[in-house]
Amino acid sequence: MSEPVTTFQAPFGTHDVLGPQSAQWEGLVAIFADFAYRYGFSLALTPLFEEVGVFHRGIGENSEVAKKEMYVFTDRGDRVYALRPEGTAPIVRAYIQHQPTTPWKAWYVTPAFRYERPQAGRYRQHHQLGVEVLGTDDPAVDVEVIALAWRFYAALGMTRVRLLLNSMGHDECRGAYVSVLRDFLEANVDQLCDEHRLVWGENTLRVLDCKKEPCIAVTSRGPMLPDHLCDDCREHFERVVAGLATLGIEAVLDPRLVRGFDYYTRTTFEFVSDALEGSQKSIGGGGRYDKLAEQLGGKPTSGVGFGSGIERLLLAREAEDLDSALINRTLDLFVVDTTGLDDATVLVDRLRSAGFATSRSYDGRSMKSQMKVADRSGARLALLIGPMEHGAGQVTIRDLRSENFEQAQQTVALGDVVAAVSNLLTN
RNA sequence: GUGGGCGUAGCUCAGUUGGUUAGAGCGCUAGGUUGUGGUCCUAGAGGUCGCGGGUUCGAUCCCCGUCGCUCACCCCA
Repeated sequence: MSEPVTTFQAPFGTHDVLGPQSAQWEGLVAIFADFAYRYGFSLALTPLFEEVGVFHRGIGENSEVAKKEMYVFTDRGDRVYALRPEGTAPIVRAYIQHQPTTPWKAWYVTPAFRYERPQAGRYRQHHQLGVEVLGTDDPAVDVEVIALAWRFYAALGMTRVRLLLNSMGHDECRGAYVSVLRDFLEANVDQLCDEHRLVWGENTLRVLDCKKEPCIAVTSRGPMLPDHLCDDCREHFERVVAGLATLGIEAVLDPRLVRGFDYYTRTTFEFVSDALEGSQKSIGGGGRYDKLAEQLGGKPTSGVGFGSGIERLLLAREAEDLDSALINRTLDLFVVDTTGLDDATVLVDRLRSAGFATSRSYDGRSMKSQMKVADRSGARLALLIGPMEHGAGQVTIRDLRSENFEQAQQTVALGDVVAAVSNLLTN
């Protein structure tokens, strides 16, 4: 008697991406890689896990993510690591470690791990692509980073994307604002929503982000951060706003925009898709983080970047009924061989070397069954080798996508196959 | 962390007010057409009805538990 064999499935909150959906991922990443290249970024690959301090000191001890959403583990050497919950802190860690010449412009595509309850558009492992620029606080860079994202979304065909823009100021002007806001909230505490009436003091800025009526009513007549920026921060923000306007990029100034990580200074922004609902709406975001390098033990270094969720982007495209393929992964050729000899092996090798996407059947099945597989493969042409072709040194080429399949085939000499199929495929 | 919903074939789902061998469509395999796919016809394979316990003469169905999935809130991508 044997135990029943247990089966496995992907861990809770994770998902497998298989064909044909995986082709959309391939296309999305390829398009983004091309954008990053055109904007002067180079790919940065950093480990999936880092010492936990990289994230604690980076994204802030008080953020939801750092407090209770990280996958933390201890390795056999008693080192405490965390699976990356986001992409920016590791890039800054790598910057500090390697001191590349500035401005350093890096792009990435990576999984991100957060221990949350999964739901539509939210996973314990999701995937992000993004860029970071280290070593300059020129507002032109803020504009460039936002422009890259904006143009990228447009290239994906998305039309219902809005850009929300705000400035958090630097430490001092934000600190001054927070105490003004704190005084204001304290004076109106009994009018806040049930939750924030109790916790408004813990993370004061979060109250601005509250979606409930009572809080909105209170904060909408309270002080707003952009009105409390110092001269330098205000000028920086104005130049970002002006730069975007010059490029024709429509930004919605949103003084309530408060992002989830503590490292942001000055420019913060978020992209929302109005094709999506609720918490899934946010398809990307980012901002400036001029203090982060110091917090991670490096020299003071300005930085700005953005990240976007791949799953959310594909959801948003779907919600906008954008069904176009982001990359062509259609097979050109399918070789059918009923001789059971090596003809197919030799032929597919030659066709692939000649640049054609080529598949074939295996297991020596019947002509009928091999043709069925050829059809399902999506290939445009089938190349048939039977005893007749084998003996005559020929190949029969059949057009699988032709309407009048009676006349859709021809037989050519083995030596003419490459020329013949390339002729047929370009028509 | 909080609160809903759902687990029957590979997929999408019927079903039994508790009763013998549990169904359909699609998909898959083979045949009709012994060298030809996409239409059509026929046949076949495939299920511990999530798992465990309880009630019962009898449970896929009722009850309890458990696991899994899913959706929403919170927060985020």
